[in-house]
Amino acid sequence: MDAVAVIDFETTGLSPLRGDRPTEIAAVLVADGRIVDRYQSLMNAGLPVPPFIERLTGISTAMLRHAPPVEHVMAEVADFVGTVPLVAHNAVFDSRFWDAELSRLGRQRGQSFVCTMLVARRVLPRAPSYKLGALVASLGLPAAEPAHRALADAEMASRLMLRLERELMERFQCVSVTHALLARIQRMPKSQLHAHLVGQGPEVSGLRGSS
DNA sequence: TGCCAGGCCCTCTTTAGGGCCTT
Repeated sequence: MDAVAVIDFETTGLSPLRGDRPTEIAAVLVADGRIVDRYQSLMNAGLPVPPFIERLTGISTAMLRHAPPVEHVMAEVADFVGTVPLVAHNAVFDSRFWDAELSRLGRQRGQSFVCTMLVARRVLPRAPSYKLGALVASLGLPAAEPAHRALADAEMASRLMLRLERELMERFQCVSVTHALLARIQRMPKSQLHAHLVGQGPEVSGLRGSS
């Protein structure tokens, strides 16, 4: 697969529309089946960290006091990933924060997101859970520590993405796995993906039946 | 004080409701 950037936000809450802001971001560049570069930074948006979030992530208001401003970090990480396609676990969450923070900078995202959770739901339909940590554990992938910190979660999501890529190539006999193919799979009805497994259904670029 | 987002996906569905997943 061509290079992609797997990103993960820690934030003060669930919704930028309700005033929540990022507290930390990590971006992991993946190329040729391995991590080739990393970016990680705490960031200070001038908001206190709610107690629940501090317990979850270990990121406290005091830790953010001397962190660089959110505007500086977001500009830096946006330059770090450039135009490389983006990946995240439950990407609808990260894409909302990414777009909201770039908008504050007068910038706009030019690349698409792939969601490892949506792809996993299709490629691994019998997984007991689609939480990032649970998927990594059930697949026997090495966990990154500490969980619920941006870099560890981004690295685990990148390992999950590479495992999904392997599943598509080996079990689904996928000729080549591209970001564009993952973007199509994550929108594909589960029944359609299964149809390809038994050599039926319409043509999908990059996939061939395994009858 | 009580409540709070939103897209996806399943089902006892589709004129809906509720769980999952992210922090």
